[in-house]
Amino acid sequence: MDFLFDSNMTTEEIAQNLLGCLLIKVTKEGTCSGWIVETEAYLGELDEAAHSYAMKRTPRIESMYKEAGTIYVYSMHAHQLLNIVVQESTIPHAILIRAIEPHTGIELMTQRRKKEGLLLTNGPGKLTKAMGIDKKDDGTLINKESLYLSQIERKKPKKIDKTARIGIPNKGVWTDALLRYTVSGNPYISVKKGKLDNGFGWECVNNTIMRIEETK
DNA sequence: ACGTCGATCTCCT
DNA sequence: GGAGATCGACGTA
Repeated sequence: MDFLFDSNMTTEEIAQNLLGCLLIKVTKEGTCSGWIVETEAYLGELDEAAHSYAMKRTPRIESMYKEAGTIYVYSMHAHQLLNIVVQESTIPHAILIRAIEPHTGIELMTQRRKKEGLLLTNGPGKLTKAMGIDKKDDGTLINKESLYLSQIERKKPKKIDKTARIGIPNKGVWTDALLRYTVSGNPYISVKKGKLDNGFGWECVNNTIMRIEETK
């Protein structure tokens, strides 16, 4: 967790550092986990695409004005989206977790999603449904309740791609800003371009049998 | 009280 | 690749 509280790191650096961290959710149905493969940075006060743009403050976005490590979950189009607040409470920056590569609890995720393979977690609304993350997690602290981030079992991306964020039209320079970070070649990335990597884009693939299931 | 609008997903062609 | 689903939060009245 210290990486989130390192005040020397920018939000962009933290967003890249989260790639390869293991995200874990514990529920009474069981535990699910997966490696983060896609993140987006939202830079509060200056960023027109952020909910907290111009320090706007409403009950929905209160969590963005809490300490680093606070979970911010909000709903849109009947989906839940997971963010992690990463700076002190006066700086409303958050990182959207957009995709994970499943690790454990795959059977439970399959039940919840009623889908298989890449479709389990290759999108921000999909991964929250698969892992059982919802509004009850909003405002809670990471590693304190039922949602955890582990660096112990982490993987390291061979290469990180930087692209424009998804679904941000008409926001001037913020539409094109390279604030989306993906593990290059990982098949669970939500909007893919470029070719897939046989090792899922990780540096060391130890004993893990990789199989890319084509779906579309 | 009501109209608008998404940091999306699914199904269909 | 595109339309429709869908729903809560927010702004305006």
